[in-house]
Amino acid sequence: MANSKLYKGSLSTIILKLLDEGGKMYGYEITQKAKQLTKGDLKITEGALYPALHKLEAEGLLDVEVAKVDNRMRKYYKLTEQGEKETANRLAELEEFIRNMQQLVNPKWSIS
Amino acid sequence: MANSKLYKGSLSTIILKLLDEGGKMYGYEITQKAKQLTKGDLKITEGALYPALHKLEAEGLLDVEVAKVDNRMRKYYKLTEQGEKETANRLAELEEFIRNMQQLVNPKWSIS
DNA sequence: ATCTTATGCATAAGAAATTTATGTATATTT
DNA sequence: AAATATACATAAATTTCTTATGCATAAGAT
Repeated sequence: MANSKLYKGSLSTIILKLLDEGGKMYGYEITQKAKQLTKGDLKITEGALYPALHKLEAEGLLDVEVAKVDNRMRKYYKLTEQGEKETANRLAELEEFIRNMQQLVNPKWSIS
Repeated sequence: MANSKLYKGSLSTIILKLLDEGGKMYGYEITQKAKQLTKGDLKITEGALYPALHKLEAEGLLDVEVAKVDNRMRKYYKLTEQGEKETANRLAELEEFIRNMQQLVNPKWSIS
């Protein structure tokens, strides 16, 4: 993924959120959208992406639909009903996580 | 650590920042401070904490000083000069990470 | 024409970080 | 007296990701 290790553990949440927003996306598209949104900071590698997508599908959170565009294969993923519920949970956790990390960076304590 | 996997990869940065703020802390104290700052959300486990501290020490980012309080051992850690520099770098990365994740949660794109 | 880059999927070996389990020891609370 | 809190530590197993490799077509550069 990115040069920094901070993104570890957040990949599946990122994928879910992108699909929640984008409706229906294929793997390569997800990597490009992530790169774009983070101004090149987040480079999702294929070795991380595809196993993650397969796992989410196996967990019943994603549905897949194969298509052929310009003679090249694409696998479009979209959230299942269960996937939408899980995404809501994950986003709540993510927002809490962000609040916590911000509290850490910008603390109201000192020594105490 | 926490129930959510999001904190994965950010432990060493968290430790560095806590020491940057707290000046001198021992392991158990770090876990309590982290728990307090996140309202119980972030439970740093011992199996994660102590190896992380040893690694940071081995990397020259932390100095250790052993003390005995109430007949119990404490190992106080503090940032080395190099540790302070590294902390500044890590915090810059962390803030960029937070910005990126926020951009993800609260996107200005839709479909596009 | 040929080479490189981009698009698009996939998997496997290895590394890294963490969880879970276990161990030792003292102090405090119930 | 037993349970919880304090305080350290390590090892096995798991999870997650990186790096390496593989196949295939399209587009751009030399």
